[in-house]
Amino acid sequence: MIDIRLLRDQPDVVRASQRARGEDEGIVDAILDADEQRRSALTAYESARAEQNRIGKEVARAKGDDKAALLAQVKDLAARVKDLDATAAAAGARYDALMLSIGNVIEDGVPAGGEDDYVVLEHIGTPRDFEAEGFAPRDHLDLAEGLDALDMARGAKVAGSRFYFLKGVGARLEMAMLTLAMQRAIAAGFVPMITPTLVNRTTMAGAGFIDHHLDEVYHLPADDLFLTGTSEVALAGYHSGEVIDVADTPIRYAGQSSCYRREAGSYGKDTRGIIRVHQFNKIEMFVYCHPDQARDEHRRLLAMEREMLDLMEIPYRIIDVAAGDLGGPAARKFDCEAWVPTQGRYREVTSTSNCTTFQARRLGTRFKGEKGNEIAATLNGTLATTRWLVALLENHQQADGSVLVPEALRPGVGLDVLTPVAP
RNA sequence: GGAGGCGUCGCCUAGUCCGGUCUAUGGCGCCGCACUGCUAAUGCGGUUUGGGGUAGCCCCCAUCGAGGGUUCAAAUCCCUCCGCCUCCGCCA
Repeated sequence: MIDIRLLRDQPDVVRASQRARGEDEGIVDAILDADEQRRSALTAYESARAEQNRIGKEVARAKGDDKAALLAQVKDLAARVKDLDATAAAAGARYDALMLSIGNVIEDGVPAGGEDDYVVLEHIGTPRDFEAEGFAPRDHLDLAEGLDALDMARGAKVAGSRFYFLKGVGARLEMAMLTLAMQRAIAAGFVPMITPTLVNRTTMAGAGFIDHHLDEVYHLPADDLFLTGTSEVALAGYHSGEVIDVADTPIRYAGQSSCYRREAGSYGKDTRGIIRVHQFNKIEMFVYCHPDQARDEHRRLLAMEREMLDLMEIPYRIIDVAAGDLGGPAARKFDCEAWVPTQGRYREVTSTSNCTTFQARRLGTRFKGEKGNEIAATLNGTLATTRWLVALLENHQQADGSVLVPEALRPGVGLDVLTPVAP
Protein backbone atom coordinates (compact mmCIF):
# COMPACT_ATOMS: atom_id res chain seq x y z
CA MET A 1 0.00 0.00 0.00
CA ILE A 2 1.29 3.46 -0.79
CA ASP A 3 1.28 6.41 1.61
CA ILE A 4 -2.03 8.28 1.39
CA ARG A 5 -0.24 11.48 2.41
CA LEU A 6 1.96 11.29 -0.68
CA LEU A 7 -1.13 10.82 -2.78
CA ARG A 8 -2.85 13.81 -1.16
CA ASP A 9 0.17 16.12 -1.24
CA GLN A 10 1.76 15.15 -4.54
CA PRO A 11 -0.84 13.40 -6.69
CA ASP A 12 1.19 14.17 -9.82
CA VAL A 13 4.03 11.97 -8.59
CA VAL A 14 1.61 9.06 -8.29
CA ARG A 15 0.02 9.84 -11.67
CA ALA A 16 3.45 9.82 -13.33
CA SER A 17 4.22 6.47 -11.71
CA GLN A 18 0.95 4.99 -12.94
CA ARG A 19 1.65 6.31 -16.43
CA ALA A 20 5.12 4.75 -16.50
CA ARG A 21 3.61 1.43 -15.45
CA GLY A 22 1.05 1.71 -18.21
CA GLU A 23 -1.74 1.71 -15.66
CA ASP A 24 -4.77 3.88 -15.07
CA GLU A 25 -3.87 7.28 -13.67
CA GLY A 26 -7.55 8.08 -13.11
CA ILE A 27 -7.36 5.93 -10.01
CA VAL A 28 -5.53 8.78 -8.28
CA ASP A 29 -8.59 11.00 -8.42
CA ALA A 30 -10.82 8.06 -7.56
CA ILE A 31 -8.79 7.51 -4.40
CA LEU A 32 -8.76 11.18 -3.46
CA ASP A 33 -12.52 11.20 -3.84
CA ALA A 34 -12.97 8.01 -1.83
CA ASP A 35 -10.64 9.39 0.85
CA GLU A 36 -12.76 12.52 1.08
CA GLN A 37 -15.94 10.50 1.42
CA ARG A 38 -14.42 8.16 3.93
CA ARG A 39 -13.27 11.01 6.14
CA SER A 40 -16.55 12.89 6.12
CA ALA A 41 -18.48 9.69 6.85
CA LEU A 42 -16.06 8.96 9.66
CA THR A 43 -16.47 12.42 11.16
CA ALA A 44 -20.24 12.08 11.06
CA TYR A 45 -20.11 8.74 12.80
CA GLU A 46 -17.59 9.85 15.39
CA SER A 47 -19.49 12.93 16.48
CA ALA A 48 -22.72 10.93 16.82
CA ARG A 49 -20.87 8.32 18.77
CA ALA A 50 -19.35 11.00 21.04
CA GLU A 51 -22.85 12.28 21.76
CA GLN A 52 -24.00 8.76 22.56
CA ASN A 53 -21.07 8.22 24.90
CA ARG A 54 -21.80 11.52 26.65
CA ILE A 55 -25.45 10.70 27.25
CA GLY A 56 -24.51 7.19 28.25
CA LYS A 57 -22.56 8.62 31.16
CA GLU A 58 -25.56 10.67 32.23
CA VAL A 59 -27.73 7.57 32.12
CA ALA A 60 -25.35 5.87 34.52
CA ARG A 61 -25.78 8.69 37.03
CA ALA A 62 -29.49 9.38 36.54
CA LYS A 63 -32.33 7.79 38.50
CA GLY A 64 -36.07 7.26 38.09
CA ASP A 65 -37.91 9.52 35.67
CA ASP A 66 -34.76 11.32 34.56
CA LYS A 67 -33.27 8.00 33.56
CA ALA A 68 -36.34 6.90 31.64
CA ALA A 69 -36.37 10.21 29.76
CA LEU A 70 -32.71 9.93 28.85
CA LEU A 71 -33.17 6.36 27.67
CA ALA A 72 -36.02 7.39 25.40
CA GLN A 73 -33.88 10.18 23.99
CA VAL A 74 -30.84 8.08 23.33
CA LYS A 75 -32.64 5.13 21.81
CA ASP A 76 -32.99 6.87 18.44
CA LEU A 77 -29.44 8.07 18.65
CA ALA A 78 -28.22 4.49 19.03
CA ALA A 79 -29.97 3.54 15.80
CA ARG A 80 -28.49 6.55 14.03
CA VAL A 81 -24.99 5.67 15.27
CA LYS A 82 -25.45 2.21 13.86
CA ASP A 83 -26.42 3.61 10.45
CA LEU A 84 -23.57 6.09 10.38
CA ASP A 85 -21.16 3.35 11.40
CA ALA A 86 -22.32 1.21 8.48
CA THR A 87 -21.97 4.15 6.09
CA ALA A 88 -18.48 4.90 7.32
CA ALA A 89 -17.49 1.24 7.10
CA ALA A 90 -18.72 1.05 3.51
CA ALA A 91 -16.82 4.20 2.59
CA GLY A 92 -13.76 2.78 4.29
CA ALA A 93 -14.07 -0.47 2.37
CA ARG A 94 -14.29 1.38 -0.96
CA TYR A 95 -11.22 3.39 -0.04
CA ASP A 96 -9.29 0.29 1.06
CA ALA A 97 -10.12 -1.59 -2.12
CA LEU A 98 -8.82 1.27 -4.26
CA MET A 99 -5.72 1.71 -2.13
CA LEU A 100 -4.91 -1.99 -2.37
CA SER A 101 -5.25 -1.97 -6.12
CA ILE A 102 -2.61 0.66 -6.80
CA GLY A 103 1.03 -0.38 -7.21
CA ASN A 104 4.04 1.16 -5.50
CA VAL A 105 5.35 4.50 -6.71
CA ILE A 106 8.33 3.75 -8.89
CA GLU A 107 11.82 4.93 -8.09
CA ASP A 108 13.38 7.70 -10.19
CA GLY A 109 15.18 6.24 -13.17
CA VAL A 110 13.02 3.16 -13.72
CA PRO A 111 12.54 2.66 -17.47
CA ALA A 112 8.96 3.27 -18.56
CA GLY A 113 7.06 0.61 -20.47
CA GLY A 114 6.41 -3.12 -20.31
CA GLU A 115 8.15 -6.47 -20.29
CA ASP A 116 10.38 -5.73 -23.29
CA ASP A 117 11.36 -2.23 -22.27
CA TYR A 118 14.03 -3.22 -19.76
CA VAL A 119 17.41 -1.53 -19.90
CA VAL A 120 20.55 -3.67 -19.88
CA LEU A 121 22.89 -2.17 -17.32
CA GLU A 122 25.87 -4.44 -17.79
CA HIS A 123 27.18 -7.65 -19.32
CA ILE A 124 29.49 -9.78 -17.21
CA GLY A 125 31.52 -12.54 -18.83
CA THR A 126 31.43 -13.72 -22.43
CA PRO A 127 29.37 -16.59 -23.77
CA ARG A 128 31.49 -19.48 -25.04
CA ASP A 129 31.79 -20.01 -28.77
CA PHE A 130 30.87 -23.68 -29.06
CA GLU A 131 31.23 -23.63 -32.82
CA ALA A 132 34.85 -22.59 -32.47
CA GLU A 133 35.29 -25.32 -29.85
CA GLY A 134 33.98 -27.78 -32.37
CA PHE A 135 30.84 -29.20 -30.78
CA ALA A 136 27.18 -28.39 -30.40
CA PRO A 137 26.17 -27.69 -26.80
CA ARG A 138 23.60 -30.00 -25.23
CA ASP A 139 20.80 -28.61 -23.21
CA HIS A 140 20.70 -28.98 -19.45
CA LEU A 141 18.24 -31.86 -19.53
CA ASP A 142 20.37 -33.98 -21.89
CA LEU A 143 23.43 -33.22 -19.84
CA ALA A 144 21.74 -33.93 -16.52
CA GLU A 145 20.29 -37.20 -17.72
CA GLY A 146 23.71 -38.23 -18.99
CA LEU A 147 25.09 -37.50 -15.53
CA ASP A 148 22.14 -39.30 -13.89
CA ALA A 149 21.61 -36.03 -12.06
CA LEU A 150 17.96 -35.43 -12.86
CA ASP A 151 14.91 -37.67 -13.27
CA MET A 152 11.96 -35.89 -14.84
CA ALA A 153 9.98 -38.98 -15.80
CA ARG A 154 9.79 -40.29 -12.26
CA GLY A 155 9.04 -36.82 -10.97
CA ALA A 156 6.01 -36.83 -13.27
CA LYS A 157 5.05 -40.34 -12.17
CA VAL A 158 5.16 -39.41 -8.50
CA ALA A 159 3.74 -35.88 -8.58
CA GLY A 160 2.92 -34.82 -12.13
CA SER A 161 4.47 -32.70 -14.83
CA ARG A 162 6.94 -30.02 -13.79
CA PHE A 163 8.08 -32.17 -10.87
CA TYR A 164 11.45 -33.91 -10.82
CA PHE A 165 14.02 -35.66 -8.72
CA LEU A 166 17.46 -34.17 -8.38
CA LYS A 167 19.64 -37.22 -8.03
CA GLY A 168 23.27 -38.04 -7.31
CA VAL A 169 25.55 -35.27 -8.55
CA GLY A 170 22.47 -33.16 -9.33
CA ALA A 171 21.48 -33.19 -5.67
CA ARG A 172 25.11 -32.64 -4.64
CA LEU A 173 25.47 -29.66 -6.96
CA GLU A 174 22.33 -27.98 -5.67
CA MET A 175 23.19 -28.54 -2.03
CA ALA A 176 26.70 -27.20 -2.55
CA MET A 177 25.35 -24.11 -4.28
CA LEU A 178 22.73 -23.39 -1.63
CA THR A 179 25.22 -23.95 1.17
CA LEU A 180 27.76 -21.64 -0.42
CA ALA A 181 25.09 -18.97 -0.82
CA MET A 182 24.07 -19.29 2.80
CA GLN A 183 27.67 -19.15 4.00
CA ARG A 184 28.29 -16.00 2.02
CA ALA A 185 25.12 -14.42 3.36
CA ILE A 186 26.16 -15.24 6.92
CA ALA A 187 29.61 -13.75 6.29
CA ALA A 188 27.89 -10.57 5.06
CA GLY A 189 25.90 -10.27 8.28
CA PHE A 190 22.64 -11.88 7.24
CA VAL A 191 20.82 -13.98 9.82
CA PRO A 192 20.18 -17.44 8.38
CA MET A 193 16.57 -18.64 8.54
CA ILE A 194 14.75 -21.79 7.56
CA THR A 195 11.21 -20.60 7.11
CA PRO A 196 7.71 -22.07 7.09
CA THR A 197 6.62 -22.89 3.56
CA LEU A 198 2.95 -23.01 4.53
CA VAL A 199 1.48 -19.75 5.75
CA ASN A 200 -1.95 -18.54 6.77
CA ARG A 201 -4.19 -16.24 4.76
CA THR A 202 -3.20 -13.12 6.67
CA THR A 203 0.47 -13.60 5.92
CA MET A 204 -0.11 -14.42 2.27
CA ALA A 205 -2.32 -11.37 1.85
CA GLY A 206 0.13 -9.15 3.71
CA ALA A 207 2.92 -10.06 1.34
CA GLY A 208 0.57 -9.13 -1.51
CA PHE A 209 0.09 -12.52 -3.12
CA ILE A 210 -3.64 -12.90 -2.68
CA ASP A 211 -4.66 -9.73 -4.47
CA HIS A 212 -2.30 -10.15 -7.37
CA HIS A 213 -0.91 -13.66 -7.81
CA LEU A 214 -3.64 -15.92 -6.47
CA ASP A 215 -3.63 -18.15 -9.56
CA GLU A 216 0.02 -18.97 -9.01
CA VAL A 217 -0.42 -20.05 -5.41
CA TYR A 218 -1.18 -23.52 -4.04
CA HIS A 219 -3.97 -23.43 -1.49
CA LEU A 220 -4.89 -26.09 1.05
CA PRO A 221 -8.58 -25.47 1.71
CA ALA A 222 -8.90 -27.96 4.58
CA ASP A 223 -6.66 -25.74 6.67
CA ASP A 224 -6.86 -22.51 4.66
CA LEU A 225 -3.09 -22.51 4.34
CA PHE A 226 -1.02 -21.46 1.35
CA LEU A 227 2.23 -22.90 0.02
CA THR A 228 4.67 -20.07 -0.48
CA GLY A 229 6.43 -19.43 -3.77
CA THR A 230 9.36 -17.86 -1.96
CA SER A 231 10.58 -17.48 1.62
CA GLU A 232 10.00 -13.74 1.09
CA VAL A 233 6.43 -14.38 2.21
CA ALA A 234 7.37 -15.84 5.58
CA LEU A 235 10.19 -13.34 6.11
CA ALA A 236 7.87 -10.45 5.32
CA GLY A 237 5.36 -11.85 7.81
CA TYR A 238 8.06 -12.42 10.42
CA HIS A 239 7.95 -8.86 11.79
CA SER A 240 4.36 -8.05 10.84
CA GLY A 241 2.61 -5.88 13.38
CA GLU A 242 5.88 -5.22 15.19
CA VAL A 243 7.93 -2.17 15.98
CA ILE A 244 11.49 -3.16 15.11
CA ASP A 245 14.81 -1.42 15.58
CA VAL A 246 16.08 -0.37 12.16
CA ALA A 247 16.56 3.35 12.75
CA ASP A 248 20.33 2.95 12.31
CA THR A 249 21.11 -0.58 11.18
CA PRO A 250 19.14 -2.74 8.75
CA ILE A 251 17.97 -6.20 9.80
CA ARG A 252 19.08 -8.68 7.16
CA TYR A 253 17.80 -12.23 6.81
CA ALA A 254 18.72 -15.04 4.46
CA GLY A 255 15.89 -17.55 4.17
CA GLN A 256 16.20 -21.04 2.80
CA SER A 257 13.07 -22.81 1.70
CA SER A 258 11.44 -24.96 -0.87
CA CYS A 259 9.23 -22.83 -3.09
CA TYR A 260 5.96 -23.86 -4.72
CA ARG A 261 4.33 -22.36 -7.78
CA ARG A 262 1.34 -23.53 -9.74
CA GLU A 263 2.60 -22.05 -13.00
CA ALA A 264 -0.98 -21.76 -14.19
CA GLY A 265 -1.08 -20.00 -17.51
CA SER A 266 2.39 -21.09 -18.48
CA TYR A 267 1.30 -24.28 -20.23
CA GLY A 268 3.67 -25.09 -23.03
CA LYS A 269 6.31 -22.65 -21.81
CA ASP A 270 9.66 -24.02 -20.73
CA THR A 271 8.40 -27.55 -20.56
CA ARG A 272 11.83 -29.13 -20.93
CA GLY A 273 13.88 -29.65 -17.82
CA ILE A 274 13.86 -27.54 -14.70
CA ILE A 275 13.62 -23.99 -15.97
CA ARG A 276 10.02 -23.71 -14.87
CA VAL A 277 8.89 -26.16 -12.20
CA HIS A 278 6.32 -26.45 -9.44
CA GLN A 279 8.84 -26.91 -6.66
CA PHE A 280 12.38 -25.70 -6.22
CA ASN A 281 14.77 -24.46 -3.57
CA LYS A 282 15.99 -20.96 -2.99
CA ILE A 283 18.10 -18.80 -0.75
CA GLU A 284 16.35 -15.48 -0.48
CA MET A 285 17.75 -12.32 1.07
CA PHE A 286 15.25 -10.15 2.89
CA VAL A 287 16.03 -6.78 4.46
CA TYR A 288 14.16 -4.46 6.76
CA CYS A 289 15.61 -0.95 6.93
CA HIS A 290 15.01 2.78 7.30
CA PRO A 291 13.34 4.08 4.14
CA ASP A 292 16.24 6.47 3.59
CA GLN A 293 18.61 3.50 3.38
CA ALA A 294 16.50 1.40 1.02
CA ARG A 295 18.11 2.56 -2.20
CA ASP A 296 21.65 1.82 -0.98
CA GLU A 297 20.52 -1.47 0.47
CA HIS A 298 19.03 -2.43 -2.88
CA ARG A 299 22.39 -1.91 -4.57
CA ARG A 300 23.98 -4.00 -1.83
CA LEU A 301 21.62 -6.91 -2.54
CA LEU A 302 22.45 -6.65 -6.22
CA ALA A 303 26.16 -6.72 -5.34
CA MET A 304 25.60 -9.91 -3.28
CA GLU A 305 23.91 -11.54 -6.25
CA ARG A 306 26.69 -10.49 -8.59
CA GLU A 307 29.41 -11.88 -6.37
CA MET A 308 27.61 -15.18 -6.12
CA LEU A 309 27.07 -15.38 -9.89
CA ASP A 310 30.72 -14.48 -10.45
CA LEU A 311 31.65 -17.50 -8.36
CA MET A 312 29.48 -19.66 -10.62
CA GLU A 313 31.67 -18.52 -13.52
CA ILE A 314 28.75 -18.10 -15.87
CA PRO A 315 28.12 -15.18 -18.25
CA TYR A 316 25.22 -12.98 -17.24
CA ARG A 317 23.75 -9.55 -17.66
CA ILE A 318 21.94 -7.19 -15.34
CA ILE A 319 18.72 -5.54 -16.38
CA ASP A 320 16.77 -2.66 -14.93
CA VAL A 321 13.21 -3.97 -15.16
CA ALA A 322 10.70 -1.61 -16.78
CA ALA A 323 7.91 -0.05 -14.73
CA GLY A 324 5.14 -2.12 -16.27
CA ASP A 325 6.89 -5.39 -15.38
CA LEU A 326 7.69 -4.57 -11.76
CA GLY A 327 4.83 -6.16 -9.90
CA GLY A 328 2.79 -4.19 -7.40
CA PRO A 329 5.07 -3.92 -4.36
CA ALA A 330 8.33 -3.06 -6.12
CA ALA A 331 9.52 0.49 -6.68
CA ARG A 332 12.47 -0.84 -8.63
CA LYS A 333 13.72 -4.25 -9.66
CA PHE A 334 17.02 -5.51 -10.98
CA ASP A 335 17.23 -8.95 -12.52
CA CYS A 336 20.35 -10.91 -13.27
CA GLU A 337 19.98 -13.13 -16.31
CA ALA A 338 22.37 -15.97 -17.04
CA TRP A 339 23.39 -17.01 -20.51
CA VAL A 340 21.77 -20.26 -21.62
CA PRO A 341 23.80 -21.51 -24.62
CA THR A 342 21.19 -23.83 -26.11
CA GLN A 343 18.56 -21.10 -26.05
CA GLY A 344 20.98 -18.44 -27.25
CA ARG A 345 19.58 -15.99 -24.76
CA TYR A 346 19.70 -14.77 -21.20
CA ARG A 347 17.28 -16.17 -18.64
CA GLU A 348 16.36 -14.75 -15.26
CA VAL A 349 18.28 -16.29 -12.37
CA THR A 350 17.97 -13.59 -9.70
CA SER A 351 15.60 -10.77 -8.98
CA THR A 352 15.97 -8.09 -6.36
CA SER A 353 13.22 -5.64 -5.51
CA ASN A 354 13.10 -2.49 -3.46
CA CYS A 355 9.60 -2.45 -2.02
CA THR A 356 10.23 0.76 -0.04
CA THR A 357 7.43 1.09 2.55
CA PHE A 358 4.78 -0.54 0.35
CA GLN A 359 4.91 -4.04 1.82
CA ALA A 360 5.67 -2.99 5.39
CA ARG A 361 2.74 -0.56 5.50
CA ARG A 362 0.36 -3.37 4.72
CA LEU A 363 2.08 -5.68 7.20
CA GLY A 364 2.28 -3.07 9.96
CA THR A 365 6.04 -3.27 10.35
CA ARG A 366 7.30 -0.05 11.90
CA PHE A 367 10.34 1.37 13.67
CA LYS A 368 10.82 4.11 16.22
CA GLY A 369 11.78 7.14 14.19
CA GLU A 370 12.18 10.79 15.07
CA LYS A 371 8.49 11.47 14.43
CA GLY A 372 7.24 8.49 16.42
CA ASN A 373 6.59 5.17 14.77
CA GLU A 374 7.31 5.16 11.06
CA ILE A 375 6.86 2.50 8.39
CA ALA A 376 9.98 0.47 7.63
CA ALA A 377 11.22 -0.36 4.15
CA THR A 378 11.62 -3.94 2.89
CA LEU A 379 13.75 -5.39 0.12
CA ASN A 380 14.33 -8.85 -1.23
CA GLY A 381 16.66 -10.62 -3.60
CA THR A 382 17.64 -14.08 -4.82
CA LEU A 383 21.00 -15.44 -3.72
CA ALA A 384 20.76 -18.90 -5.28
CA THR A 385 18.04 -21.09 -6.69
CA THR A 386 17.51 -24.40 -8.46
CA ARG A 387 17.25 -22.76 -11.86
CA TRP A 388 20.92 -21.86 -11.65
CA LEU A 389 21.70 -25.52 -12.31
CA VAL A 390 20.54 -24.99 -15.90
CA ALA A 391 23.18 -22.32 -16.45
CA LEU A 392 25.85 -24.21 -14.53
CA LEU A 393 25.41 -27.39 -16.55
CA GLU A 394 25.14 -25.79 -19.96
CA ASN A 395 27.93 -23.24 -19.58
CA HIS A 396 30.42 -25.65 -18.07
CA GLN A 397 29.80 -28.63 -20.33
CA GLN A 398 32.50 -30.33 -22.33
CA ALA A 399 32.39 -32.18 -25.62
CA ASP A 400 32.17 -35.59 -23.91
CA GLY A 401 29.10 -34.61 -21.88
CA SER A 402 31.02 -34.06 -18.68
CA VAL A 403 30.59 -30.84 -16.73
CA LEU A 404 33.28 -28.84 -14.93
CA VAL A 405 32.40 -27.76 -11.43
CA PRO A 406 33.25 -24.12 -10.73
CA GLU A 407 36.10 -23.69 -8.25
CA ALA A 408 33.86 -22.29 -5.52
CA LEU A 409 31.55 -25.30 -5.56
CA ARG A 410 34.20 -28.02 -5.63
CA PRO A 411 34.57 -28.39 -1.85
CA GLY A 412 30.81 -28.63 -1.44
CA VAL A 413 30.22 -31.04 -4.32
CA GLY A 414 33.34 -33.07 -3.58
CA LEU A 415 34.14 -33.35 -7.30
CA ASP A 416 35.99 -31.23 -9.85
CA VAL A 417 34.20 -32.76 -12.82
CA LEU A 418 30.80 -34.38 -13.16
CA THR A 419 31.22 -37.41 -15.37
CA PRO A 420 28.53 -39.13 -17.46
CA VAL A 421 27.46 -42.56 -16.32
CA ALA A 422 27.30 -45.48 -18.72
CA PRO A 423 23.78 -45.75 -20.21
C1' G B 1 -9.38 -35.97 17.13
C1' G B 2 -10.90 -35.50 22.75
C1' A B 3 -10.74 -32.89 27.73
C1' G B 4 -9.28 -28.75 30.50
C1' G B 5 -6.80 -23.97 31.27
C1' C B 6 -5.35 -19.28 29.38
C1' G B 7 -5.03 -14.54 26.03
C1' U B 8 -5.68 -6.99 29.52
C1' C B 9 -2.00 -0.45 26.77
C1' G B 10 6.80 -2.86 25.87
C1' C B 11 7.03 -7.01 30.04
C1' C B 12 4.37 -8.85 34.44
C1' U B 13 -0.34 -7.99 36.70
C1' A B 14 -5.62 -6.18 39.06
C1' G B 15 -10.42 -6.02 37.07
C1' U B 16 -14.48 -10.38 34.14
C1' C B 17 -18.62 -14.25 38.64
C1' C B 18 -22.84 -9.59 39.52
C1' G B 19 -22.48 -4.51 32.47
C1' G B 20 -22.31 2.08 33.92
C1' U B 21 -17.81 5.64 39.10
C1' C B 22 -12.64 1.48 33.86
C1' U B 23 -10.78 8.21 31.74
C1' A B 24 -8.33 -0.10 32.65
C1' U B 25 -5.09 -1.09 38.87
C1' G B 26 -0.25 -1.85 40.62
C1' G B 27 4.89 -3.24 39.67
C1' C B 28 9.10 -3.43 36.20
C1' G B 29 11.28 -0.99 32.19
C1' C B 30 11.80 3.60 29.60
C1' C B 31 11.73 9.30 29.25
C1' G B 32 11.88 14.14 31.81
C1' C B 33 12.65 17.00 36.24
C1' A B 34 14.37 17.48 41.39
C1' C B 35 17.93 16.02 45.04
C1' U B 36 22.93 14.06 45.69
C1' G B 37 31.24 14.73 45.02
C1' C B 38 30.13 10.82 40.64
C1' U B 39 27.22 6.43 40.23
C1' A B 40 23.41 4.24 42.82
C1' A B 41 19.16 5.16 45.70
C1' U B 42 14.94 8.32 46.50
C1' G B 43 10.89 11.81 45.20
C1' C B 44 7.62 14.08 41.50
C1' G B 45 5.63 13.88 36.60
C1' G B 46 5.09 11.32 31.96
C1' U B 47 4.80 6.65 29.04
C1' U B 48 -0.76 1.54 24.38
C1' U B 49 -1.52 1.83 19.44
C1' G B 50 -4.18 3.50 15.22
C1' G B 51 -7.52 7.02 13.03
C1' G B 52 -10.19 11.79 12.58
C1' G B 53 -10.67 17.14 13.61
C1' U B 54 -7.70 21.74 14.56
C1' A B 55 -3.46 27.43 12.71
C1' G B 56 -2.34 25.68 17.55
C1' C B 57 -3.22 24.54 22.86
C1' C B 58 -5.85 20.50 22.51
C1' C B 59 -10.47 17.72 21.43
C1' C B 60 -12.97 13.39 19.60
C1' C B 61 -13.40 8.07 17.91
C1' A B 62 -11.68 3.18 18.15
C1' U B 63 -8.55 -0.26 20.73
C1' C B 64 -8.55 -5.45 26.82
C1' G B 65 -6.37 -12.13 20.96
C1' A B 66 -9.85 -11.37 16.11
C1' G B 67 -14.77 -10.86 14.20
C1' G B 68 -19.98 -10.76 15.02
C1' G B 69 -24.30 -10.23 18.46
C1' U B 70 -27.35 -8.46 22.82
C1' U B 71 -27.90 -3.50 25.23
C1' C B 72 -29.16 3.37 25.97
C1' A B 73 -24.26 1.38 27.56
C1' A B 74 -19.56 -4.37 26.92
C1' A B 75 -12.60 -5.74 29.23
C1' U B 76 -17.22 -7.66 31.77
C1' C B 77 -22.99 -11.23 28.86
C1' C B 78 -23.76 -14.55 24.17
C1' C B 79 -21.83 -16.78 19.42
C1' U B 80 -17.90 -17.96 15.90
C1' C B 81 -12.87 -18.05 14.92
C1' C B 82 -7.43 -17.65 16.01
C1' G B 83 -3.24 -18.49 19.12
C1' C B 84 -0.63 -20.51 23.45
C1' C B 85 -0.21 -24.17 27.62
C1' U B 86 -1.37 -29.10 30.11
C1' C B 87 -3.16 -34.04 29.63
C1' C B 88 -5.26 -38.12 26.54
C1' G B 89 -5.65 -40.41 21.65
C1' C B 90 -3.40 -41.08 16.78
C1' C B 91 1.05 -40.86 13.91
C1' A B 92 5.50 -41.10 7.85
